[in-house]
Amino acid sequence: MNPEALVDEQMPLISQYYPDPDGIYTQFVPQPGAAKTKARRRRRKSKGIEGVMRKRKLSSEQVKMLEECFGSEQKLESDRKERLAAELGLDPRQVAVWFQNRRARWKSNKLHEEYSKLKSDHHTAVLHKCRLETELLKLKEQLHEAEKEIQRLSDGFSSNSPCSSFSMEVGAPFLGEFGMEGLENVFYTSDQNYSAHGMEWDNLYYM
Amino acid sequence: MNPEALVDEQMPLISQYYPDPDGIYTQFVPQPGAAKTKARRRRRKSKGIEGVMRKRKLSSEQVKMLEECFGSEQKLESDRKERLAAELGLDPRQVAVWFQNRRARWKSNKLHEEYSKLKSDHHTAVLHKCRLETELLKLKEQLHEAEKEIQRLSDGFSSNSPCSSFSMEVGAPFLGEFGMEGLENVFYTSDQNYSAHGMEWDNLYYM
DNA sequence: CAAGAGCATGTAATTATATCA
DNA sequence: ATGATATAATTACATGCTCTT
Repeated sequence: MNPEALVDEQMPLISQYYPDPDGIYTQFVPQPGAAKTKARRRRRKSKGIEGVMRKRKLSSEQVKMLEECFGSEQKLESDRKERLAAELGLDPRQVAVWFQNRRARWKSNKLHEEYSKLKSDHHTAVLHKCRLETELLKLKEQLHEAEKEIQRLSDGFSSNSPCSSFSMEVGAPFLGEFGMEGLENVFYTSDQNYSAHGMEWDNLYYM
Repeated sequence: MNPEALVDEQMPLISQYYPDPDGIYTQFVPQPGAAKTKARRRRRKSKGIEGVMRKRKLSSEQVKMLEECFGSEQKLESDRKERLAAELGLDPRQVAVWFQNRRARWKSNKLHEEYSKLKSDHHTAVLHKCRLETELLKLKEQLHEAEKEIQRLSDGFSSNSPCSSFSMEVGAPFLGEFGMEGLENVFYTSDQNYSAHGMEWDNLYYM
């Protein structure tokens, strides 16, 4: 099934390394968000498990460019890839990888976004449902009162007034079908996604 | 702010590479899901952009072990880390990294899960809301009929019957407050998170 | 306060498959 | 069948925060 040896030359003979157009390694990224950074000791050698120190982090220039491109088109044709790579002094492969990762990130962000949206929609819906339940109860009570009133009024006099047509028309069936059914679920559903999930991830995103 | 040079030794002098306890490279992973895999050509040299070859997959044995540990406890104390690392023939650092990545993955999965759950809850709630709206309409109609009936009945006779106490008690205010308000939102909310995501993602990132 | 350990998060890069021209 | 690109999952690294000693 797999005749090919996967490794036919073993370890790196470091060939090339890139110019550092932007002080990638020495470049600090003072995030505007953190005010109390104390910028303490930095790791000094950070050689990885393989004993190699690798280049990481694209420069902010590069990222900006890439983001722009990504904004206009998530996909990446060879053309653009080559062009971009040349323009940014990157390996085309890196550009491809960047786009792939960016798409993944995009999906993840979208999920978070959609989740919050859905959550708030749900909350709204549940609140609304509660109000409806309440209103429904009131209405039922009103109706009951009205029926009693009708009963009272018609009892006092002739007994075969159009009253009968009323209670046949819109009476019991509906009430029977739904009854109080709603109320049992109101709080159940409203609690469900609100205070429940005891874990963390619920408030970790805000974009 | 950053007196320290981050790089004090530059490129890889490949030092160590790992024993291959499990035929990592030759090991095929016949995923139970994919039936029509054709397993074509394999990468042969895979040296990275920097000319370094790295990142071997952990063997399935190792992963299995790690998963077990993770299952019993997501966090990882030095003890366990060292022990595990020794047991699996891995660098303790790798074990730590694995756990970090695993926790991240766990959160991501959790989010997916919660999202589906919430979505179906929302769907249910919206359906319920629809039914309530419908029932409400019916009830209002009934009530209206009843009131007409009462009107009719009381018109024919004395004009100051207890009827007044009824309409004061549970009459207009509630109906006025809610009215038809509900129906406008029912379908709106249900559509919202379904087909939308247009093309805004370019500005939702980069915080 | 400072040095360290562990963790969360973001990001780069690799591996494994799938799909398509 | 080949090669390029895509997605998903992984492995690893960088950085900042928090808590402990």
